[in-house]
Amino acid sequence: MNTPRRTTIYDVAAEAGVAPSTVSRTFGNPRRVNATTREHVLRVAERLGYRPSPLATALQSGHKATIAMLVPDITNPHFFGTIRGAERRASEAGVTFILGNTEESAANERNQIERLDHSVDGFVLAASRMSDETTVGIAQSHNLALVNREVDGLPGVVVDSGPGSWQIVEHLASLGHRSVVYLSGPHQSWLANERWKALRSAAERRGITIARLGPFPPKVSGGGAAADAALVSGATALVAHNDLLAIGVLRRLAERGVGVPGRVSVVGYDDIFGADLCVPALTTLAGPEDEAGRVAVELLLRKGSLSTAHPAPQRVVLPAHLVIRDSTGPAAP
Amino acid sequence: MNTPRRTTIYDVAAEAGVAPSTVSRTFGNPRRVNATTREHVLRVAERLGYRPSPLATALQSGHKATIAMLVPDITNPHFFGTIRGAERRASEAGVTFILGNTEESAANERNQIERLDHSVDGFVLAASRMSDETTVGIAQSHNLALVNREVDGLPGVVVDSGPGSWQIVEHLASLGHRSVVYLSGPHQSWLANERWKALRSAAERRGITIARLGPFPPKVSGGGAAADAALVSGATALVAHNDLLAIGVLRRLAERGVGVPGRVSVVGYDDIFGADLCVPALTTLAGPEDEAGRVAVELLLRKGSLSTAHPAPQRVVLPAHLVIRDSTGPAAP
DNA sequence: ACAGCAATGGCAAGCGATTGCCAAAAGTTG
DNA sequence: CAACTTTTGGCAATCGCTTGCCATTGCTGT
Repeated sequence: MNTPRRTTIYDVAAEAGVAPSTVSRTFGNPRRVNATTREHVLRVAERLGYRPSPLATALQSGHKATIAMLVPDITNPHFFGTIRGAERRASEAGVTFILGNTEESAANERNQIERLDHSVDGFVLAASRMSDETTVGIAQSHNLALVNREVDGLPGVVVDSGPGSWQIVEHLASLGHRSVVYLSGPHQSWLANERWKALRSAAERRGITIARLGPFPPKVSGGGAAADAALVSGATALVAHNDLLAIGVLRRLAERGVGVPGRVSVVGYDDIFGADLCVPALTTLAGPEDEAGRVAVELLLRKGSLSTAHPAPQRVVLPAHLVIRDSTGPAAP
Repeated sequence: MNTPRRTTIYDVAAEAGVAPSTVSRTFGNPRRVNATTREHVLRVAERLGYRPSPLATALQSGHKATIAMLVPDITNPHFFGTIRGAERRASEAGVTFILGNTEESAANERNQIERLDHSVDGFVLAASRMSDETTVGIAQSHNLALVNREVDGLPGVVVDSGPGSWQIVEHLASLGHRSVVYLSGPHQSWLANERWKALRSAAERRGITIARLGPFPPKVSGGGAAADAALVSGATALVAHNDLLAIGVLRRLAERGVGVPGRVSVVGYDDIFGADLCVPALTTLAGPEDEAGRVAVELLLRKGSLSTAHPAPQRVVLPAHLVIRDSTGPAAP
C-alpha cells in the first residue's frame, strides 16, 4: 500500500498552467471558468488521473456528500428493504452511505450520531428508539429524516399503519373473529404504539374485543412467549408486531399442535422475505419499504439544497396493503 | 441546522491555557503529555463538548478510521450475515462502516472503489466480481480483504465450500442418488466455479454423474428456468448455487407437481433466513457468514497496524456444515 | 475614443487537525 | 554541583480544497 502521493489540484494546476483555484472551480463551479480553460483543465486532470479528495472538500466547504442511516437491528429482514432503498437513492445522488446498527438502544443511537456528526450531512433514523424530546434536541443541530416514526416538526416517512391496521381488523372481522390480541413490540417503539392505537380504534368501531400483550422482542425467538400468552387469552386471532414475531408464533403454535388458521388466525406486519415461505404462508401487511428508504434519503437531500422556494413535503405517508395468505381463516366456532 | 461553529482544539487550548498541539496530543498521543496537564485538558474538552473532527484528522494524518464494504447484491439475504458481522466488528473497533452495492457489476465495483478511495482505509470486497488481474492491480494501491473469493497473495476469508460440497455429495450418494446437476450461479462468480469444481471432484470420486447447468441469476426468480432445465437433464438431485435459487427451484417444482424429495432432491448453499421456513425445508450448506464478515474486517484492521512483528494470517478458511432438512431424500427408483 | 461592466483568473486565508523540531524545565549521575 | 539526559510544551508547516476579494482583460454603448 505504498502511496505515491495522489494527484492534487496543485499538480493539475501546474501541469495546466493555471492557478489551483481555477482547477477547483472547474469542478465545483464550472460556469465560473471560461469554457476553453475548463476543457483544458479537465483534459489535464483526466490525464493525470486526478480525483478530488472528499475529505479536503468537506473540511473546507462543510459539504460532505455523505449520509448515515441508523437501524435498530441490522439483523431484521424488515429493514433490508429500507436499507436497500436508501442505499440506492444515495448512490444515485453520488452520496456515500454509512450504515450503523444501534442494537435497539437509544443510548447507542445517540452515541453513533455524536460520533458521525462531523462526517455526514445528515441521518436517516429508521424506527428510532429515542424519545421525542431527545430527537427534537438532536434535530436542532443535525439534519434528520425519520422512517416509521413521527416527531412533530421533523421530516419523515411512514408506512401508513393506520388504514393498514383497519384492513387487518376488517379482514379478521369478516372472517367472524370477535376477539383479537395484539402481540406488541418494544414499548419504546413508536410503531408499536401506533399500531396498537390503530388496531384498537378499528376494533372498537367494529365492536370487537382487543387486548395488547407484551412487549415481546420483535424476533422469531420472541414468538414462543407471545404465542403462549395469546393462547391463554382465548383470542381467536393474533396480530403480531411484525413478521419475525409472527413467524415465531407460528412455530410455537405448530409445536403445540394448535391449528392455523383452524384454531387461531395469525397476522403479521411488513411482509418480509420469508413471509410467503413459511407454513401456513403468513397474512401480513405489506408496505413499500424500499420506497420508504428512498424517500427518507430524498428528504434529507432536499433539505440540504436551499430550495426554500419550493418547500419539500416534510412528511410522507406511504400506503400499505394487506396481503392475505394462509394464516388467516374463519374463526373457530 | 444553524451551526454555531463546533468546538475545536483551539477553543479547548485557549480555555485550558495550553497550545493546540498539546490538546491534540492529549487525544492522539496521551503519553506524550504530562498526566496533570492531560487531565486538565480532558476536563476542559469535556466541559466544552469538544469532538475531534475525523475529517481534519484524516486529511492530515491519513488515518480515516473508516472502511467500506462492497457487496454485489444488497438484496440477497445471504450477504446480510456478512454485512452484520462486518458492521459489528467495525463498530467495535470504532471504525465507521460504509456500505456499497455493486449491482453484480465489476465496472460498478471499480467505480465505487475509485470514488471512496480517498475516504476509507480499506475495502472489504464480498464475492467480488472483478477479475483476478483487476483485483491485484487495485490491491497495489488499496487495502483489500476478500470474502468468498480467493486471489493469490491477497488476504481474505472464505467459507470453505470444498469439504462442504463433498458433504453434499456424500449425503446425496448415501441416499442413492447417481445423477446430480449443479445449477450454477454467474460464471464470473469465483464461488460458482469453486463450488462446481468441488462438487465435480467429489462426484467423480464417488462415481456419480454430475453436470453443470446455467448460469442462472442467483435469485428466487432464476429458479424457474433452473428447475425446468434440471428436470430435462433427468438428474435426481439438484444442487443450487445458493438458497435463493434453491427456493425458486422448489417453487417451480411445486408448480409443476414434481414431488420433493419424492421425485427429486434439492440442496442449496448458505442457509439464509427463510431456508427452514419453506416447504419442504431446505437442506443446505450452512457457513458462519457473520464470522466471515468479522474476520474480513479484522484482516483489514490488522494490516493497518504495523504489527509486522506478528504477521497476521492472510487467508482464513471457515468451516461449513451441511444442514439436512426435508428437501433431500432417497433417490426415486 | 473613453467610461462602465461583466467575465475570468489569481492570491491568500482559512477548514481542524497532526507532527517534526526546538527550547525550557526537570531529573540523573558521579 | 556541573554535565547530561529525559520530559514536556510550543511553534509552525502541512494535508487538499474552497472562496472572498482584487486585478486584468475585453466588450459595450455613445
